Amino acid sequence: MNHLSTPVLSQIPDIVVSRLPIYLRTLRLLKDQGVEVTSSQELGELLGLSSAQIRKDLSHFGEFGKQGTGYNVAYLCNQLEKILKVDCVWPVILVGAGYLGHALASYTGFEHRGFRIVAVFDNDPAKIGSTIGAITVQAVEAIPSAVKQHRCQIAILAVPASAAQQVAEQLIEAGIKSILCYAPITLTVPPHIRVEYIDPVIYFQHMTFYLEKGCIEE
Amino acid sequence: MNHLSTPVLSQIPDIVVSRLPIYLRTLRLLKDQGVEVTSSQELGELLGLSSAQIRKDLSHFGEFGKQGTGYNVAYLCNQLEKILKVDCVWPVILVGAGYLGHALASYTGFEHRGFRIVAVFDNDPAKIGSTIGAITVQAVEAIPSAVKQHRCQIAILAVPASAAQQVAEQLIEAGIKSILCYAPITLTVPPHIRVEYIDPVIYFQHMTFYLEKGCIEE
DNA sequence: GACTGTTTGTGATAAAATGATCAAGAATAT
DNA sequence: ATATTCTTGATCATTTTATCACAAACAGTC
Repeated sequence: MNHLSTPVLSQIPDIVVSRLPIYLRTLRLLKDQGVEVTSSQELGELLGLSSAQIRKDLSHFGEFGKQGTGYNVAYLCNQLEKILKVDCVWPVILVGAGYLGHALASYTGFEHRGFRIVAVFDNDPAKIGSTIGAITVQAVEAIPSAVKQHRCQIAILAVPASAAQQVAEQLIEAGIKSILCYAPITLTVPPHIRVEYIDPVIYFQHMTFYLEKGCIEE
Repeated sequence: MNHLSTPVLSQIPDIVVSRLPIYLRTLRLLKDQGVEVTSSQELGELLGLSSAQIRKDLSHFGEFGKQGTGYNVAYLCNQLEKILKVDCVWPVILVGAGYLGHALASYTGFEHRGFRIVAVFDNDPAKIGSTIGAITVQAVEAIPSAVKQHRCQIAILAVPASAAQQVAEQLIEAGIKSILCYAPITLTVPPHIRVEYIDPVIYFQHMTFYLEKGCIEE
């Protein structure tokens, strides 16, 4: 029995990884403002986190700071981009050309943060062939070839909840590895597929727990 | 020194509260499918969580199940809706009438889960006066009166990052208590204001950490 | 009614995350 | 030069969170 047969993919706690994009986003903002050096304390104040947490998170990946001075903003940005593998542009496909799909396909903020929507799909004949910006909406049957052509690993799922599970299975079958799901359901997927969810109602319901009840009716 | 001077708002861990909306969403789905009874194990399998975690989470709020049988789906839905205070409809205002704002204002899935967008605002004169469904876009100056009129505590922020902080301050000034922020920045707000963030790029960058690097270009 | 199958709710335990502390390095002031 | 002030990265302590394991409760069956 070879205890190294499965390479240890990452001992980094997922919760640490989940904070890195937040750090990067704020560092890019500082960089754009012309800030050259920052500290864990300044970052912590901007993000509502403790300085110790930020230092500890970063220490999983190396030593990026200098005692007495802090962190060079541009350098730390670069390092985080490498760690997160966003020092390049990832192709993303989008399924669902409704209002939400349009909003996502038209959003110009993806590219400079490492992502580009390269194809859009829908199953509505009325939408197939129409264009969103420079992209032509294709039939969902064209997903597998597009995934292969662009070597795409990431998909956005912006279809109604009733169709989401089925489309997710098509995506996985086509070779997609990670799905960002806007449908308000929990997908059932194989363990090697990563799914992240965006459902605004989940956030609303989290908020209302802490609010004084104040409703319109019923 | 009166140890009860500040009423203990909630000893419930926030991480427990954050899972309740997920439970509710899945229970509603089961209910719609005609399922009358479920178990912590079934729920756990649907959600990718352990049955013990679900039982323990629920136990913070009462005893909702029956040994040997499990949980009555309709009853547990009802209880969770009460706990989360979504056994009614909350008014929500939306700032930002771009593509995203349109998608949100047109989305029909809010109402039956406890939320209704009652007003939309933008600062673009070209958009003010236009309508989205039954709602007329108003100038941001009208926010305070709308918040008062609807007794609104929740706002969606769907404006560009460059405007988000300033608009957030206007919302708080107007009496908004919780903000769902779609702008890719971290807002600076007083401690009694709750902000939740939705930035798809954060999820993408979380995904790419675990993917094999595969990019279009530098 | 006794027996078998489940499934809950919970105290005990283990694991994980966070926070506090501090030596050492670096910049600045004296 | 020397002292002072910062700030990092590591270690240790504390708190929080998740898991385990099981008695008690219930439904169904013989």
